[in-house]
Amino acid sequence: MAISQEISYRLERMILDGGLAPEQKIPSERQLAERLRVSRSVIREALHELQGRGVIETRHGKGSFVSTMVPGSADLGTQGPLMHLFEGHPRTLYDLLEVREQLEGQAAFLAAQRATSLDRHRITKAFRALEETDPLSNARPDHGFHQAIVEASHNPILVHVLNSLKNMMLMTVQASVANLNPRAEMRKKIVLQHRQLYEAITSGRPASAQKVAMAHVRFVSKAMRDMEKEGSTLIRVPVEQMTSGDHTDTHG
Amino acid sequence: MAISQEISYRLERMILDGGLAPEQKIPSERQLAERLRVSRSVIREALHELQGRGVIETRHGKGSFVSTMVPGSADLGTQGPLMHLFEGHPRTLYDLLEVREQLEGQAAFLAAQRATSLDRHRITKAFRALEETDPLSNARPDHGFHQAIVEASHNPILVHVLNSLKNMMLMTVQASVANLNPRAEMRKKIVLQHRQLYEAITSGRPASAQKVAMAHVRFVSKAMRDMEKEGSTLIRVPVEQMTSGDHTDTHG
DNA sequence: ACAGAGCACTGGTCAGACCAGTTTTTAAAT
DNA sequence: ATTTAAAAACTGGTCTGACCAGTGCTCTGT
Repeated sequence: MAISQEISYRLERMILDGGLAPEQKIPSERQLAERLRVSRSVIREALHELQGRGVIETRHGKGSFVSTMVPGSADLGTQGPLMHLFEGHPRTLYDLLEVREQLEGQAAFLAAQRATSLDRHRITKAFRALEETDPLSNARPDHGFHQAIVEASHNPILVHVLNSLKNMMLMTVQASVANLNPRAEMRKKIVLQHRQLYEAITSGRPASAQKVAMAHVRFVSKAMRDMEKEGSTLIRVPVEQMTSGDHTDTHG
Repeated sequence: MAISQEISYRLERMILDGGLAPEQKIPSERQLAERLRVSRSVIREALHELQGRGVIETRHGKGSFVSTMVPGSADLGTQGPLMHLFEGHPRTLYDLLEVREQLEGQAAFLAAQRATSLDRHRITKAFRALEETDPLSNARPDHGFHQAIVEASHNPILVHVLNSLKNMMLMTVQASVANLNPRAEMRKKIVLQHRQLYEAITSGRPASAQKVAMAHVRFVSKAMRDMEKEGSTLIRVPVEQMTSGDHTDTHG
């Protein structure tokens, strides 16, 4: 294989495997050439390859930077010509939730139907973590719980699409429990919904699980609508948190 | 903009706009450099960019060739790190259809609920075209009908996701009516399903529309399963037909 | 007719120069 | 000392011309 390709793969791994974060600057071409003991040409060719894949962006006189859109997690959602939809259209968020409602429902349905004992164990673990965590801290446990359910559906396409949708959501606003939990009654309801969902799935009641999951998303969506009506500002999410969902092939 | 990028775009257009077909050889780097009056460096950089995008493949000592898999229409579904799921896993096709069943159902539901008179007109037009077309020709009318319905949902996210899924499907197999129609009884059922779907939507019965749409996808999926069981080979789709679904923002 | 050497392609890499934006540093002017 | 403008030191972009490394053709000697 050509050196330029080896280097492009090497750089891509370095970027994706956590070394470099989005918007971060990559060493200059001359530096890379010297460090990797190759001519500047092959560095430039490798970088152009990454550019073609959308991994980096290059600005004349400034340098090369990791794209905010990191493929691997992204591909379907967070990049590309669709993103323009969001600019100035908060309504899109609810379109997003509308689709999510359907798919989370399906995921719950399939999970209740297909979950193996290992899946059940994972879901249980995530659920326990969810109950024992201070809700005011962050949204991670909530995320883990839903993720475990989705993966238990054993449908990689579904996993992938939902990950994309979630990333798209995170891209616009921090719309998770972090915003909702502070309100006591609301938190109570959400906890109840989670418990119902958990029980429906672990006891193998697909229809019930689907119903609960859909109701949950609809509830969250409505809550966000209400908050927005009251004038509460939805907090923008920091970029680092977007690099989460990469478990597309966990079940592969 | 850099010359190398202009050239990469130029070459990509030449390739996609019909000039060059898959597996066809591209002029040598030295030839391109001479013809386009630039140095070989920029040609090489442009080619590496196309390589990164998956438009071409390069073989040492032989030359550069147009990839059989052409993106451009692709951007989100058909390319990228998800595609590895398909290699050797026809099962993924049914995962795909499983998700589609859900989303087509939702699209039909929302279309029945939200379709404007213009939407209804479009759907009607597409439906007429569908009925009057020789089913053995190609799958375009069928595609148009479903597309019109999806767009009538007035949910751009839904439109986008379904387009991606459809592209991913086309990427693996020609799984449309082209394969199914030749069988008389099957075609009859499909026509009936289409009519039911059409009537449910235009007469504003969301629940019914959803049910019919989901049954339709499930039917197609099952038909494909049966065909596969019988040993019928699913025909690979020619690349040109993949450049269809780009109507993401028709309603924008 | 055949085998093999040579040649004429192809892409891959290298070196060094220069151009063109960007940022930092430096030096001059206030 | 502060401000401002020139200059230097970065960044990526392009060019040139050379050489290496695979591939395939052609021509030659047997």
